[in-house]
Amino acid sequence: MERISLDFFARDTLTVARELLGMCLCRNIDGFTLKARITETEAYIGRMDKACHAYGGKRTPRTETLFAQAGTVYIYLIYGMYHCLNFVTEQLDEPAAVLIRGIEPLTENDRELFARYRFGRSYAELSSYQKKNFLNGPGKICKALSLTKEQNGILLNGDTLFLEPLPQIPSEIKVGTRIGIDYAEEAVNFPWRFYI
DNA sequence: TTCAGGATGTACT
DNA sequence: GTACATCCTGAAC
Repeated sequence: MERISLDFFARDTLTVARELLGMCLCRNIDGFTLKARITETEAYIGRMDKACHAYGGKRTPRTETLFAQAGTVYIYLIYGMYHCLNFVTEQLDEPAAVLIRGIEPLTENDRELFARYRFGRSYAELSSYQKKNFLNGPGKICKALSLTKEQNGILLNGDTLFLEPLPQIPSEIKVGTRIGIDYAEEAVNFPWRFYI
């Protein structure tokens, strides 16, 4: 299967956020390749977005990754215990990224592996609540993919984490406002959340 | 099914 | 010291 190249990310962030929907996210670890379809994304664009960590071009040790080349992985710790996975977009030195908020396993085998990494148990042993809310949040995704800030700064053209196209294009893309950014004033209402 | 509250560590003021 | 691109639990309905 062909891989998505870094060029894909060196474009308008909203376009990338939309086109990521339905793509296959692949993670190599422990001799396995975990695969999942991307179902929910959010765009963060530093130039005009108060919800973005690098709003107004703010450079700090943490936000430095957002200024890196397109296709760089940006992972940060949130609320002291969860990690969030982002893909850097736009040109070098233009701070912007797409947050991955939702995925779903491609196969039953993937589903089983995700359950192991996230809960340390088999999928069949999960509660109905856990099954219903399996991978619908950024913190859950990083746990299930065994990603931490150790992977911050890696590129999506390597073997650790990469993307593959899927044969079918999503039939309907829904749009909404982003989650968990109530502090961001006017940016609260930007329709920069995409899901299928 | 919804809701409030707490866990937890780091970046930044 | 404060805030945070979250998630889980337990109680009330």
